[in-house]
Formats: sequence, C-alpha cells, structure tokens
Amino acid sequence: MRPTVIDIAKEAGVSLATVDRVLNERPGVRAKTVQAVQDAIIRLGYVRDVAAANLARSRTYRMAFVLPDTESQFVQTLLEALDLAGRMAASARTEIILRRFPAEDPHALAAILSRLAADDIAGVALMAPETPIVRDAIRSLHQQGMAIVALVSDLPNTERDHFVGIDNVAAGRTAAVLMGRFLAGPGQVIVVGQSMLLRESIERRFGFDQVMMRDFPQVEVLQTVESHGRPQVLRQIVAETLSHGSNVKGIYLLGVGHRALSEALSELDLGQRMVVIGHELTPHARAALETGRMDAVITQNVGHLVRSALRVLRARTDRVPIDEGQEQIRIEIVIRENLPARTESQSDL
Amino acid sequence: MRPTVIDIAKEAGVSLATVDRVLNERPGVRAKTVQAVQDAIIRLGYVRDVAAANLARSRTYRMAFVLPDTESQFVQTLLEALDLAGRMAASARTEIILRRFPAEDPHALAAILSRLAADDIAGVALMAPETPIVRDAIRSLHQQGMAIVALVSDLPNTERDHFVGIDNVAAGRTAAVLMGRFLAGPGQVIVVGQSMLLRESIERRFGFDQVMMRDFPQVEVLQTVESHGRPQVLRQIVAETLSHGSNVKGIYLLGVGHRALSEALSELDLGQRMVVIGHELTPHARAALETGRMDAVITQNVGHLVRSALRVLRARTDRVPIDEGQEQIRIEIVIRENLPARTESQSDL
DNA sequence: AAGATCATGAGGAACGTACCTCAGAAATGA
DNA sequence: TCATTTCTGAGGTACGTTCCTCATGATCTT
Repeated sequence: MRPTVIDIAKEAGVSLATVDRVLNERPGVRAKTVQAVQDAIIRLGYVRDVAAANLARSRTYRMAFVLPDTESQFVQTLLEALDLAGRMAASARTEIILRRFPAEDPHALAAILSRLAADDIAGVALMAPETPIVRDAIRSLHQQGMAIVALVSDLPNTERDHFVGIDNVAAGRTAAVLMGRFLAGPGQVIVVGQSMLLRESIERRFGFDQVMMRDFPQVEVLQTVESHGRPQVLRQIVAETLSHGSNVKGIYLLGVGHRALSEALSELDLGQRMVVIGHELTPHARAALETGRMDAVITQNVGHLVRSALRVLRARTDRVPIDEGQEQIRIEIVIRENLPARTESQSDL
Repeated sequence: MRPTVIDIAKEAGVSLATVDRVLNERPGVRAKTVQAVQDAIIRLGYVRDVAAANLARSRTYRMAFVLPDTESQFVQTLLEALDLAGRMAASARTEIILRRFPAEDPHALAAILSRLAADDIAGVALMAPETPIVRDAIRSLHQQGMAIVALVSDLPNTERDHFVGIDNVAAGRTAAVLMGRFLAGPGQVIVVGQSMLLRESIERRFGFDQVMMRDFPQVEVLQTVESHGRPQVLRQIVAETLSHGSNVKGIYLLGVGHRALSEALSELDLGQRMVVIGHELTPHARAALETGRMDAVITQNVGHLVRSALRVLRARTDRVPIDEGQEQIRIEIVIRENLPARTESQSDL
C-alpha cells in the first residue's frame, strides 16, 4: 500500500497536524521538526494523492482562455479543441472560461484581463500581441498570483509563466528546408503573409530567409506580399507577380489565407506546378494537401496546445513541477501521406 | 457549484442509494426509476467527479507494460519514457509494472502474460509480435476482463481493446515521398531492415514501394538488405552494394540500426552525398540528423505512446470513453530544423 | 392471502487529504 | 524563575463518491 500522511506522522514521530503543516508549508513548525517530517517522507517514498488533496480543498480550477475574436480558421480550430478539452476537463474539476477580445483593440483586451481577477480565476492562457498595455495588465495579474501562459504567440517581456507554442524561427527554417529541397533547383519564391506586424510572421520569415540564403542560394526569395486579411488583395498581387513572366517556382504562406490563395491559383490555371508550403493545418490546408494543391504544411497540434496550456496552468496553481518533455510543442511537418485522420471530435486538426 | 449525487437524488425524488445504483449500473432499480434518475442527471448537467470516485473506490491502477528484452535504442527510449511516466502517474494512483520477455520466445511471453492476472493488474500494454500462443494468452486475459492495448506493433487478430502506435504503411509512404522529392531525379535506393519478418518492416516497405512506383518511377528501389541485428552484416552488404559502381543515391532504413549504418557510411567515405531517411528518433538518429548524415527521420513520439497507452488503459478500466483525437499517434517527420530540443527528462525522444 | 421476491430509503463508514480549534508542552525572553 | 511566545498534539469536520447493512413498502407467485 502507498503510504499516507498517517504513516508519515507515525514514522516521523509527530502528529498528523504537524505533517499537514509541513506538507502545506504552513507556519508554526520548528526547522528541526520540518526536517524530521521531510526525512520520513523520503524514507517512505510518500507521494501526495493530488486527487484526494483537491477533493479536500474542494478546489475547482477556473481557467480562462483569452483569444482574439478573429474568424480565422486557426482560431476556429483552436476553439473546437477548447470546447472538447472543456468537456473532458469537467470531470477533473476544471472549468474553462472563454473570453474573446476585438483583435485590434488592446484596451479592450486589457479591460478583459483586469476583470478576470474578480472572477475568481486561477489561470489565464492568452493569445495576443505584446503591447505595453497588455504588459501592464499581465504584470497586475501576476502580482495577484494568477498563473499565466502565453498561447501560440509568445509574450517574452512579460511575467508570463510559460509559453505554449512553437519556435517560429525554427518553423520558418523547417519550411525553408522543405521548400529548397522540393524545388530542387533555381527559381523564385513568393512569400505571402497577412501582416508583417505579427510576431509569428516576422519570425517565420526570418528563419526562412536564414536557411534559404545558407543552403539554397540559387533560390531567390521575393519580398513578402501582405494580404491584410483581404483575399482580393492577395489574389491580385499574386496574380500580378506570377503573370510578370518571372521564374516563380514556389509559394510560402506565412500564416493563414489558404483559401484565398488557392482560389487565386486555380483561377490563374498555372501551366506549371508550384511548390506550395504553408503553416497551420486548417480544414482548407488539409483539403489542399489532399488534392495536391499544397505540398507541405508546418503546423502545431491545436489539441496539444490547449491541453498543454491547461496542464501548465494546473501545475502552476498546484505548485507542482511540469513534465518539460510533454509540454514541448512540436513543429509538425504534414504532407499528404502523414495527414492525420480526421477525428469525429475534430480536436486535433 | 457543480451538482453532486445529492442534488441528483433530490431532483429525481429518490434516495442517494438509488442514484448510486443507477450511476454504477448496479441491479435493483426499476427501469422507470433509472430513467427518472438519468433525466435528473441530464437536467442538472451532472458530471461525476472521477477523483472523488476513485478515492472512494480506493482504486489504484496497476498497469503492466510488457516489452521485449532487446537492447535496441528504440526500446531504451521507450523505457525512459515509461520511467518518467511512472513517476508522474504515481500521484494519480497509477502504478506501472514493467515486464520484459526474451524477444524470440513466445512461450516465455505467454507465461508472463498468464501470470499477470494473478498479480491484480488492471490493464496491459503489450509490444510483441502476434503468434498463436500470444493470441491465446490475450484471449484469456480478455476473458478475465483485463484491458489490453497493443503498443507500437498492432495485434489485429486478437481481442486487444486498442492499438497505440502509428500506421506503418502510411509511415513508409511518407518516407517515400520525402525520398523521392529529396532525390530529385533518377537513381537507386537501398532499403535496409533488421528482419523482414517484423510486421512493421513489411508494412513500411509496402507503403514505401507503393508511393515510389506511383510517384517516382525513375527511382529504382533495390531489394531489402536484412541485418538480422548484426552490424557487420549490414556494413558489409551496404559496402558491397555501394562499391559495385551502381547508381545508389539514397538509403532507406526500415527500422533501427542507425549506428551500424552510419559507421559503414563514414568508413566508405562516399564521394557523393546520399539521401538517408530512417525511422525512430533514437539518440543516434538525432546525432545523425544534427551532423547531416541523415536527412529525415519518420518517428512516433515515445512519450505520447506511453501516456496514450496509460490513458486508454485507465479509460477502459473506468469504462469511460476516450478522446480519439488525443489518442491518435502522429507520424512525425523530423529533419534537422525541427528537431525537438532534448529535454532533461529525455522523455520525448 | 400468505409468503417470497424485488425496489427503495435511511444511515453510516471509508478513501486520503485539508483545515480548523483548542489545549497543553516546549522554548524563549526578562 | 515566571510570563510570554512559539510549537505541537488531539480531535473534529469536510470534500464527493462508493459500498455496505438493515428495514420497509411494493409487487409478484401460487
């Protein structure tokens, strides 16, 4: 049988109350006694039963996920994963609170964040760009003891406890290697992004250029085309670039916008096959891979993101260590052949 | 507040005992009453608190992992992941029992399996080839109500509850796409495997050939070289093939044996760069990727394998549904650029 | 209609931990 | 040494469930 607090008390020759004080780091125990209890704990190999502990605390975890209200497919898949995770988490005394903020309004975001504390929330997973206002809001939450993780987009200069997401520079490098090798020769590559103001886009482009220059000097990477979320813009610019008789052999999509691009491409009816590589495995990207309109997608598993964020927030709240290996989000390479089966729950797009 | 069994009892106008009988599907309740209770459950949105339930049951999960006693790096990394998972699981009332069996001795394996039942074990994760003896042993365990998952290597014709691992045909196809595209032209490819009797090797080779023939007809895939676990054999055959002045441009490793191969390759000092693609991200494969001796590794996350097996076994034991999306093991493509950082725990090689 | 069987209620103990109170012991200061 | 402060012990209740016993009322047999 596993040892319990009672066994520890006996072993250490103290009372249950004292063991409890030591375990929960409450004051009123002499250093010597603390040591005796800790020795007993080690000697017996005691591990606290978190389930019983949480039951006794009658602690329920209220975790907030704060996301932009953009309708992008990436956010949509994130929401789906969140929904599923919420249902699964319910039986583990964890409640997920969803908050959306207007994408371009840092003040609204700050207001939402500051309201969280009053709402008795134990932790926040935040997907937002880092602005001074947000930094202040996070500092305030942090001072109130709230666990905070940055989701998808890191907030390196804040008091966030953890970043749940991928290294976007490495993701860009990965895309570059595939692009370079798939091209297998000289040519030009168009890079398309929503806006170069987004941290992810900048980092990916940086990593992409790095590898391209080093390993594939024969490939010319053109300036980033910014779509600003408007498909027409994207379509037009791409069409223009392509029709200028240049030697474009590949397209690199820094972010979302797969739909608009694939429409543009099918309209143009290119005589020649292009190498198309993008990020985020949205339903459209999945379809594009299946039909061969895209060659590879660099992605992060949305289900993992959500579950990892929840685990980290819980661990922070419980003050227990996390399993670094498990919380490391992989840069996944998806091609048609290793496309994961669509599950009913859709949780793992 | 979340509703509890007491709330359900009040809502349904029955006693706590009756609610409990319904919840745990125990006899002695009229169909009409069962319905009334279930209605109340739905009306209040009751979710059973599994932590409290398990506490009350004072159930501890003893889960056995049965693995071959081969010293292969893959099994080693699996063991490391298992060790870590065991430490994490301890606080969730789960105990991991490890059993090794002589790799070539199905009788010994069957003996170990049949001993499990007496050992009060709730579930087994088994990594073993499917033989008639093993099939019988599994049937017997199944009849005793034990949860069984096949690990890494599927046991399709048995009563296993679930398979935790990847689709090896798809993994082979994935390798083929990368090989074909990285080669970027005609040439020959050597395929190296430990033994073609292993299900995985056969399936991977099958998938590899499928795609090669369909998409890259200009590439000639040579017959599989079998190493039978002996590095010298492998080294010699590879050296021979290469020195025969043929047009070998790529090497596909069906399984382990990265060390022997990389030694062979460095000895031969090939004038020309080869495309080397293999399976399983062992420490050697990792080193080979880092130094550029390998181009890509198709792998499955060992940490995920173990955790998924544990979750599935627990779910089966608790008779609760599993999250299909979470339990789907990905076919991961790893190149140098997206090589996951080595974590201290090494859990996720 | 009497006995047998079944469905239900009431109540309680247990799981392992947290957290509270109060009394008394030990250490500390003057 | 006495008063004061600081530790410690004993005991209890609670968390949400499981599972047990016993009693009673309802329903079925023949």
